[in-house]
Amino acid sequence: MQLKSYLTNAIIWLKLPLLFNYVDNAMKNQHLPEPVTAADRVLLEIQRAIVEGEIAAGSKISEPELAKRFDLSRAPLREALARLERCHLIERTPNAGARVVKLSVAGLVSLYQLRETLEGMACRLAATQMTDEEIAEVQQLLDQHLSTQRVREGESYYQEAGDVDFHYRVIQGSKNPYLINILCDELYYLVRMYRVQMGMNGPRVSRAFDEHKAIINAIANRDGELAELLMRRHIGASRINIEKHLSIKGKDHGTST
Amino acid sequence: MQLKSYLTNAIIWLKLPLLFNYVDNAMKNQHLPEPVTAADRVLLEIQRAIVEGEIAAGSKISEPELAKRFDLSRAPLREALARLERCHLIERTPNAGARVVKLSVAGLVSLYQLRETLEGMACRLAATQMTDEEIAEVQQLLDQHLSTQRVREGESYYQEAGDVDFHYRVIQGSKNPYLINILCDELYYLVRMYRVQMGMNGPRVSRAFDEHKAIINAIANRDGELAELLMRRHIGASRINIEKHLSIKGKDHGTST
DNA sequence: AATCGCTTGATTGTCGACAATGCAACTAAA
DNA sequence: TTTAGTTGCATTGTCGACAATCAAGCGATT
Repeated sequence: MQLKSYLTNAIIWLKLPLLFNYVDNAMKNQHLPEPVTAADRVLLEIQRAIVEGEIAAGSKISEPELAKRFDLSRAPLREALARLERCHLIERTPNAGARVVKLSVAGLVSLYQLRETLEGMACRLAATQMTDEEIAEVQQLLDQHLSTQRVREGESYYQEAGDVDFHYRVIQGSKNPYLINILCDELYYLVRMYRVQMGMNGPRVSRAFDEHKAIINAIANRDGELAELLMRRHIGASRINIEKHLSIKGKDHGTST
Repeated sequence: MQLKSYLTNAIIWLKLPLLFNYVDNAMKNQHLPEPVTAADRVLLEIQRAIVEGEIAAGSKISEPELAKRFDLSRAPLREALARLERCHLIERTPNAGARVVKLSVAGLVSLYQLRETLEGMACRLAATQMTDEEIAEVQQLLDQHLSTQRVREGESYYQEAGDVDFHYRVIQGSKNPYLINILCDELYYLVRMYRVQMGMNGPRVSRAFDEHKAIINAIANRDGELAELLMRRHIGASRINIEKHLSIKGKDHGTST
């Protein structure tokens, strides 16, 4: 059991350079001034471990075990667990402990329903709230992502980073702090968990770029309604894509329901 | 200072019977199986204190002081603070402590923008997801609320309780766990804080009942689009109502910005 | 043989004390 | 008088140990 864990570790570490690149990117751009306290650091570690599947979905979380593993007390660890619960990566029941969330078709549908609505709203607001500079920056970023993606075909992490970055910018552009908090802090880690564990990299890459460009163009034209519609469609397509993979993999090793 | 606190306490205690009624009602109907651990209990206490204004908006939270006041250690208190941050009642900065959130026009607008979108979505989903029994129950509840409200004119807590109850039922009717979590656990305490501290009880009471009835009727007719539209309008009207009070009170004792 | 109750083990919840960090007042120099 | 530096204090972050609660295994009883 411990041995198996080490094996999983080894596999994960091979992926780490790419991961770090992604995390660095995220940290640089996004509002993560965090790694100042020990709880913050271990939070990032465990978040990554859960999203990557290093800590299996549905498995029980043992506080003493994790404390030993990261070599710190249970106090900051519990702080980290509280935040993990906040972004729906674990579920706690009083006096019974915490479990990593299970992936399911129903959960995916619920999550993406919400994303459609919320990111649609973000687009609508962004169309009136973003400055011309911010919009130009996003357009420039899209081209940049496209070129790096062409250089490194098949590197799904780059696509992932680019996609997250685009959505992040638009959400920030809404200038609504509560909306930003929900999407960037509470929902996105779970979204990434579905995408990473379902191995998303497929043929949607180039299509996604086109859709991104159409959305930012609508925002640039200050057409909020169109931007909202396009974003909802974009996320809907993404959901169907993942749903296909999930229903297949679900039959393989019972991660569904 | 301590004396003033006692005075405030005395005033608050006078309101408590009504409060308990409200809380009981909420606990009975809503998913609050909580008060099992000490942290849960103190969480409810502090939540109430903040929403009621017993702990002033914008004031600093001292962990040792609160620990002494509620006669428990800092460990469960920090757990409670973590959850308070989750529902946006306090804001924490690392190594600097927590402050109670400030009420502002900008914050109100952002919050109600989000409510419009999310509760609109809830209505749309509820129109297809609620069972006939659930719908009938809500309709029955509305009449019940109306009669108790007529008996006790001016008792704002009853109106508050009835309003919260109605919205709660519709949100639950969406059957989307993430949506339910955001609205009922993360946003509603802040919404109540705005309403309570702005002293909302005015002439909107009877109009609100009519609007509620129209919404549930649309849901009963399985007309999701109409239900969504009516709910958005309903919340928008409520926002304007509070906004008026807030801008007035804001000028009086500077709670704005 | 099956079920109920008890006991044991482990896990979570809570506590008090220590360490580290940040804030503020005070001093001294320009 | 103002500003920079320093010192002291208060608050937060972290730690290890204890208490309460839950789960499971064993034994006794019907």
